[in-house]
Amino acid sequence: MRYDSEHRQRTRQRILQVAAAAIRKQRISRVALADVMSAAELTHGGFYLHFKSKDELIAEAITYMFDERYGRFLERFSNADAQEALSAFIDYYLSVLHLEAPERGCPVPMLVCDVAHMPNDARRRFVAGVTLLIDGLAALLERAGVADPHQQANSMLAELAGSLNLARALGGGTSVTEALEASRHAMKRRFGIVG
Amino acid sequence: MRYDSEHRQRTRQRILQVAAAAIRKQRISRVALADVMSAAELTHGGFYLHFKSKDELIAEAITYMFDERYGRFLERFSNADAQEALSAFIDYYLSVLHLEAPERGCPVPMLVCDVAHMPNDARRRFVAGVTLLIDGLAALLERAGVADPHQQANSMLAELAGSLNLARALGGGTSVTEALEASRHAMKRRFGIVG
DNA sequence: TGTACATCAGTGAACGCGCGTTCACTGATGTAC
DNA sequence: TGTACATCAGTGAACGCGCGTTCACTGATGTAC
Repeated sequence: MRYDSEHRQRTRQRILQVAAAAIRKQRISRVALADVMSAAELTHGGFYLHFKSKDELIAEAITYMFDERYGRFLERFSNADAQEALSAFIDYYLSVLHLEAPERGCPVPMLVCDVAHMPNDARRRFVAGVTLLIDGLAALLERAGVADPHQQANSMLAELAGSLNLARALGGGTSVTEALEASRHAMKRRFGIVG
Repeated sequence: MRYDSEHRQRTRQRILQVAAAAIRKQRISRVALADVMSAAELTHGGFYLHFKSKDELIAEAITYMFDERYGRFLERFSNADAQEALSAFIDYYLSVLHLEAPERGCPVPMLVCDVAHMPNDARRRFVAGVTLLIDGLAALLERAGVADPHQQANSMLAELAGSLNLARALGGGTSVTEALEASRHAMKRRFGIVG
C-alpha cells in the first residue's frame, strides 16, 4: 500500500483539528468545507473519504474541541488544590488571551447560541461536553468548600461564558479589558476563592 | 396616489418587525429575505424598495429590537422603586417564558455570538443598544445602593445572558427550569435585591 | 525477475440548490389638458 | 367630462454566486502468477 495503516486516521484528525478551530473562530455557518480542506492541505473533493457529511464533521469537531480544551484540564486539576485550580481557571477564562483567541478557547461561548439550530447529534455532543465540564467544576467547588456546588458550577460557567461573550461583542477596548479584570475579582470573591 | 403618504413607512416597519423576530428566533444566517417578505405578506422582489441590502435590514432590525424590548422598559422603570424594578427584570429575564420565546426577548443572548462577524453598522447598533441597557441597569443599581454600579450592571447583563443561553442550549428540561429559578435567587442575593 | 491487476487516498471538475440581487412589467390612482 | 400620461408600491421571473455533494479519474504501491 501507498500509505501506512494510520495515514488515513491522521488525515482525519488533521481535518478535525482545522475544523474545530475554524468553527470557533468564524461560527459554523461561515465555515466552508473547501476552506477547511485547503487549511488541512487537501482538496475539497477528498472530504467525503473521511466524513459522511458536513453535519458529521461538525458533530465530531464539537467533541474534539471539548477534548482538546478540557480533556487534560479536568484530569490535571483533579488532584491539585481546588482553590488554586479554580483561581487559575477563572484567570484563564477571563484573560485577554482567551478573548482574542476563540479558535483555541472554550467552545461554550461561541457555540452556545448555535446549539438550538444544530442537528441532534451535534447538540448531544455539545450538551455532553458542557455536562462534563460542569461536573468537573462542581467537583472542584465542592472540594473548595462551596455549598450547592453543582448549581454553583452551572452559574459559574454561565457567567464566565456570558462575560467573555459580552466583552468580545463590545470590541476589546481598554474599558473591556478593565471589565474583564473586574469580573475576575468579582467572581473569585463571589465563589470564595482566594488567589 | 394609490397609497396614502404613510403607507410605505408602515410597510417598512412591518418588514422590520418580522425581521427582528426572525433574527432572534433563527439566527441571522438562517433568515432568508424571501421568508421575511412573505411573513410580511409581500413578495421578495419588493424588498429593495424599502432597504438597500440585507445588511441594512439587519442593522435597522437590531435597533428595532432594542427599542421594542427596552425603549419603554427603561422609561417605565426610571421612576419606579429601584429594588422592585431590578427584581422584576431578573424575574422576567430568567423566566421560562423568556427562555421559550427568543423572538420577543432580549436581543443580547442571541446576537452576542454573531456580533464579531457582523458588518460594522450592525455591530455599532448592537453596541449602542447594549450600552444603553447597561446604563439603564447601572442607574437602577445605583439607586438601589449597590457600589460600583456600572461594573455591576455589566456583570449582571453578562450573567443574565449567559444563564439564559446556557439554559436554552441545555434544552429546557425540568432540571433547567430549576436551574433558572436557582439563578434568579442567586442573582438577587448577590446584588442585594429583596423581593 | 517481469507483467497485469487490485487497492485506495487524493484530485479537480461538474452538478444542484438556496438565496441575495436585479429588472421588466403591472395596475391602481392622480394630474394635465 | 373624457383621454393620455406620470407615479409608484408591488410582482414574479431570471441571474449569479457560494457551497455541499458527487463522480470519473490519477498515481503510487502492493500482490498474483
